[in-house]
Amino acid sequence: MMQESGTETKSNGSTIQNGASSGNHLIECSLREVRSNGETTSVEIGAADLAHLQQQQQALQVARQLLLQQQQQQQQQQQQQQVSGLKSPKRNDKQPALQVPVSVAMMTPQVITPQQMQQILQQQVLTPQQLQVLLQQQQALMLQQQQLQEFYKKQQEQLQLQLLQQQHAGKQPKEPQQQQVATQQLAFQQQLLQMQQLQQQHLLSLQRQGLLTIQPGQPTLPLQPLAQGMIPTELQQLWKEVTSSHTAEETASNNHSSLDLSTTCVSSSAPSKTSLIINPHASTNGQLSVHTPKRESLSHEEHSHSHPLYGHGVCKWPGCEAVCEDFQSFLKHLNSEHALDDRSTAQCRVQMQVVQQLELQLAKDKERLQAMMTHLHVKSTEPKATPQPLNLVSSVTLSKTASEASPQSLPHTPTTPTTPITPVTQGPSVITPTSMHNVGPIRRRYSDKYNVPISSADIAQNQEFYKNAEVRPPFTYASLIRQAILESPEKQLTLNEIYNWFTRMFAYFRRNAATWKNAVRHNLSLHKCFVRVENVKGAVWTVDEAEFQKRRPQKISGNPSLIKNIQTSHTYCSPLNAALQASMAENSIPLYTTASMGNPALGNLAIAMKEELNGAMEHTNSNGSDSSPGRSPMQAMHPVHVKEEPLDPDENEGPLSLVTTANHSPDFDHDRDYEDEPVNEDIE
DNA sequence: CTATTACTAAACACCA
DNA sequence: ATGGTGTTTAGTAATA
Repeated sequence: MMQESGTETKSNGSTIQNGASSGNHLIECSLREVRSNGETTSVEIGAADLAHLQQQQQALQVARQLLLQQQQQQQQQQQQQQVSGLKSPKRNDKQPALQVPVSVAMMTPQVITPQQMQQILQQQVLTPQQLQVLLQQQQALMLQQQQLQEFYKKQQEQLQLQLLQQQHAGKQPKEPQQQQVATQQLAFQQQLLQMQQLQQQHLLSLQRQGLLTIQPGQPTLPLQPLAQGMIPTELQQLWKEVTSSHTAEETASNNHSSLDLSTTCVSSSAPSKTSLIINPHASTNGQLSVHTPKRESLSHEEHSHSHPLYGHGVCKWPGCEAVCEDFQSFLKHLNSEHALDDRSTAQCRVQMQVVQQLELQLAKDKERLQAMMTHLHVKSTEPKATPQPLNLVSSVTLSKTASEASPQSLPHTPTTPTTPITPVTQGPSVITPTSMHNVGPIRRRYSDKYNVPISSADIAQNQEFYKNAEVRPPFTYASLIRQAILESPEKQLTLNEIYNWFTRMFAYFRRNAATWKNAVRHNLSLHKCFVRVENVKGAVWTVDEAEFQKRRPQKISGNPSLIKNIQTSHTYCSPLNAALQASMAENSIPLYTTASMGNPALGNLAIAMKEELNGAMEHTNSNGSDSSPGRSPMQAMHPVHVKEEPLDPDENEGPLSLVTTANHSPDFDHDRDYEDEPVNEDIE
């Protein structure tokens, strides 16, 4: 385990550096992944100890093999067609991904949506790398599917051509050929269906393995903070940036195979597909609607006038509004102006964020409604209110179903020192409202991931989530206590204030008070880093940062994956790369997502998170900066940021902002929506 | 296998 | 006497 992750770090190290220099290592990875047909997969997954991940990989391998077979068959069909003298789409094997035209707009690849990815992450089952791999696999699948669909579409056209020819040329004995094509198409349709099923199975298996806990009617709640800070003007600004930075970024990444597959969004080369990938169905239901490729492909032309990117004679590509006389010219325009390039993908990504934000907004409002209804006891009288428990706030409604699942849902019993009600935070250590029904009372007290940075990222992102959901925060008590103290204006708190912070920040600590309060006291006494200071009004607790840093390295040495990501993100500096990184994070690494969205509320916990990362950094970087007392390693890294981040101050929403601002930007804390806590000063 | 760390539980002391 | 606070010990689990 340790050794594995160690090698992983090293092997990734080179990748990081590549990425740092070229800014495209993800692309390269993706391509490599696609080309080598999975051979690199095992390398990519460092923590292959997760059994289900391996299963997942196997499933994907199988799926890809099947897809390859299908591709071969497809090529045979092409060859047959060529023999028959028809003009056929030209594709070659070597670069399947690069040849995908952009015009197929009506398809719904069954990719894991970013939301689902987020959920997976929040369950802390997968490391970002593993997710990356999954993503890449998904992309490979999707690309292949795309090609198949494309080919299928062309076949359709050819068939029509043939028919036309026959009609014009009279009844010529071409029927055998036509039949052949027809049967080919039939077979092809079946293949497509198979593929759809495969991907669905893939998703199902994900769900089965607990990697995905999305269930119908369950919006992906934990995403809430994701785009909270996103206001329309910001979005517009983003657009501007994305558009303007186009030329700059072109030079950066065009040379490299111009195929950026680092995100699910991007991988859908056709711009209009973005909306499909993040289609509300997929994200809110978790049950990806299976659109039969047949219908979509067949009806492509017919449905052309309802093209989501075309309306009123205007291209509705965000920020475009080019006038297109008819649909044909629109298609031309689409293919020429919005082809697969960095700009389009970036725009795609922004659009994705927009949609996400809207979805989140919707989810929030729903949640609000739910809370209101719950508050008004609508729940008891109107069972319809409960079927959509959007948040754990409504976990009351779970008590019935979850009674067998988790003692956590028991009423507040602080005085009864019964078995520590450790919630189901373990296996999938973040519980989504739904998963709570499923997961049994895993009594393992500490998950192996208990202190893993990934959780830290998670917590930062899902601060709101932890506030409402009774999910055990993946921090040590010491970290949390320190966090609470550092957040206070005077950097000192009484024990009671610490208690209050805990309960305010984490729903989890609103119950089992006896247990965790004891633990808090225990930690305060035990750790030298907590210093008791006699005060006028009693004793307060402070943090001896030096002592705290001393004991950090031990904590999270386990997970270098995030470190890699952090470092990677540090090295990106161009706006586009920042955007790419952000959106990549969006799909696979929640940490930066939140930051990139500039959610002002994550400041405080971000600090804790940062500290966790610090520990990791310090530990892994054996060169490790003699972390001077009171200074976190992250601070030592600051110059790097400053140097490499030539972005304007507003660029705080960039992927780096979390790290950058966590400790040093008072502004960051000002906007927090914490009710009773006075706005605290910056640290140190 | 050992050492370390974190967590839980609990006993105990002190004090207002 | 009681509850809050603080200290300490013991046992368990995970990890390096």
